[in-house]
Amino acid sequence: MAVRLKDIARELGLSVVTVSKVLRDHPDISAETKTRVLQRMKELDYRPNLAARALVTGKTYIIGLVVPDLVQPFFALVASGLSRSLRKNGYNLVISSSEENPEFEQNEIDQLLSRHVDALVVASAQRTDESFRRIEEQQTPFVLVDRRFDSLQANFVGMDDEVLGLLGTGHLADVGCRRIAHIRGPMVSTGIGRAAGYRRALGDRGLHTPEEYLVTLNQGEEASEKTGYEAMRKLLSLTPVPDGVFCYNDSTAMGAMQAILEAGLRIPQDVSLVGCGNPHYAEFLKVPLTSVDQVSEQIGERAAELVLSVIGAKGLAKPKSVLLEPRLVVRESSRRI
Amino acid sequence: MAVRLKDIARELGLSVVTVSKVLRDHPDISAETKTRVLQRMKELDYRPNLAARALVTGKTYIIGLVVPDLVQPFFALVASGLSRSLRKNGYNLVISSSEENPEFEQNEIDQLLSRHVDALVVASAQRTDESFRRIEEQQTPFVLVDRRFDSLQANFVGMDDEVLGLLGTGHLADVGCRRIAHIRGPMVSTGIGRAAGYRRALGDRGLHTPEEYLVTLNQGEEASEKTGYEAMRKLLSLTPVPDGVFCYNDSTAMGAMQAILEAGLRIPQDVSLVGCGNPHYAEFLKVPLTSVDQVSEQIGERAAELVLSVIGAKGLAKPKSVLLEPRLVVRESSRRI
DNA sequence: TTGAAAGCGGTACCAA
DNA sequence: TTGGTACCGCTTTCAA
Repeated sequence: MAVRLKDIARELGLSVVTVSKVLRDHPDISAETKTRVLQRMKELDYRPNLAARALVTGKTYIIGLVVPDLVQPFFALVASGLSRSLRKNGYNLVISSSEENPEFEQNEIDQLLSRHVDALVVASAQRTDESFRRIEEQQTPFVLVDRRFDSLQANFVGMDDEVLGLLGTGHLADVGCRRIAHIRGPMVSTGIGRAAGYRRALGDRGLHTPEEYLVTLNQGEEASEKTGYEAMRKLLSLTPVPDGVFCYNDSTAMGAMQAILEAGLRIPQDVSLVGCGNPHYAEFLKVPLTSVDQVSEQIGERAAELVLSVIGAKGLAKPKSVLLEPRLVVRESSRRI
Repeated sequence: MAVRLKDIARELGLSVVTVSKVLRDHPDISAETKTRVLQRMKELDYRPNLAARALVTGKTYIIGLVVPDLVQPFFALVASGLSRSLRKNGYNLVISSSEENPEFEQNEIDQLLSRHVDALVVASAQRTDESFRRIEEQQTPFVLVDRRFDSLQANFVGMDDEVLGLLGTGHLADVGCRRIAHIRGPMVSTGIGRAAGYRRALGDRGLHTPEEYLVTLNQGEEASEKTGYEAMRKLLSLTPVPDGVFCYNDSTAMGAMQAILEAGLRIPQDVSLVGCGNPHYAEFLKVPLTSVDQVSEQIGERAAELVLSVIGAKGLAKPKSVLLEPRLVVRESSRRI
């Protein structure tokens, strides 16, 4: 079947050790032996068995990534950025999806730990930090992305979600909205932080809105086009109707957009809309969507950097938090003037 | 560090072999020993070292996936479907992106072979089947998805792209378009097949169109919003202007849509538009986009089935081709009546 | 500069 | 039902 070091060694009348040294470019090998071995390796299309190597070195050169949903552009971009950066350093990425289900996530993490991945990168759907405490015990380094836990000092790459909520909501206020609503996300740090930012932006400006302007997802629901649509329908049934809506993400914003237009209202004149994420198709939507850019790909790249530095540092370094700057991209959905 | 079989064995005064047997639910173990071992494993949060197991069994329980671009909804869905189905069977997925670059793809494949993945799933950006002939020599089973090679008998899951082109173009003709253009894709089977379908649909109906109605991407360009936009600009400069455009994928269609609207023309009255892929956001676009659905997630699921059956069959079975049925989803961009 | 021996954490095989 | 031994493919250590 596959060619092994042993095969090459036998053919060339060398020992396995010598061939192994050539493979790893070990210094004390004669130039001649080296070229002979390398040539034969090339001829035979030799590939070292990484599982065997991992067993002895303890390094698998695999990084595990767990995201809630690979189909969302945000997570796809994070995965891409991460994958590209890690590949340059010889690492491969095992990607798993938790489907926003804490139990699935736990299974995936267990599976990855079983693979002895060199590190984990997780955008967690968990409500508590419990599983990460377990990972800590296993000594496997990990980096949280996008979502974090207040109660857990850990490596993190993402944004300050309160700033993000502040930015989106503040923008709506700045363009003249006075009755600003928020379709909030799940009870993870992003959902909580953005809602807090929303509240603070209103508070800072002395804008008082009824409690019903903050629409919460039903238990177990995802922040999707469908739930955004439904949430917006609720908002449209209120009196007075909000004149601006800050949405947890772009999917909910798209659903909201649909509901607003169906109701015969105009965007942005009657209701202005802001999403979060800023997908590449934002400007091709029915009403080009203003969105808070989350520099998704960069999150992946920075996570890769952090992962590599953590793996490199033998001892356990102090957890590092990398906060990237959100950037508002204004489009028609909030261009009131 | 990590708990090993040996540790548990020593603690319980058993041999490693016995503990290993419990782990794999081997029949001839006394109930008592079994519970004792299982309990201790749970307590210690024991996880078998899959690299070690792989070394002796020759099975890594890893499947490699290589796609041109994980951010495209089509490939993200394929990856999701594949991942979900494989996970149920205890497999993990290593996902790599080739960025539509044949050379990168080759590197990724080499890397994955080095990991001794149990099988490969590839949506290839290659122009020739050469690398797959090399994989065949390595005895690693593989399944092509989306794109294939005429010259290579191989496992494949995807669609008959000529039918797909026929469907999209035929639909435009059916709604009354007479001057139908095509923005074609790259020189891989999907691009070639869809263009062939386009030609055949026109031929079948005796519709003759100038050669310039078939717009080709420049060398090395990707089928993106940008190139779709540029291609459409070219088409708009022709006399007469086409009254229907069948696009290679949804990204090019979105770019084309932008160009048409900017030119002050109406969709679908002046120019009708059909894309391929049918992303979830199709109905939220400026003009809801008619698109040929590629049942992306199903492609992933079927690929998983095929992979599992190929791995299961010890001998090398005859390559199997699974062709899924494209389905036209009509929306406003082609609703002429 | 080269290689013999030991071992990484499991599993397979066969004997006790 | 249990366990001793060999071994998977590679690296590490140390001696020749």
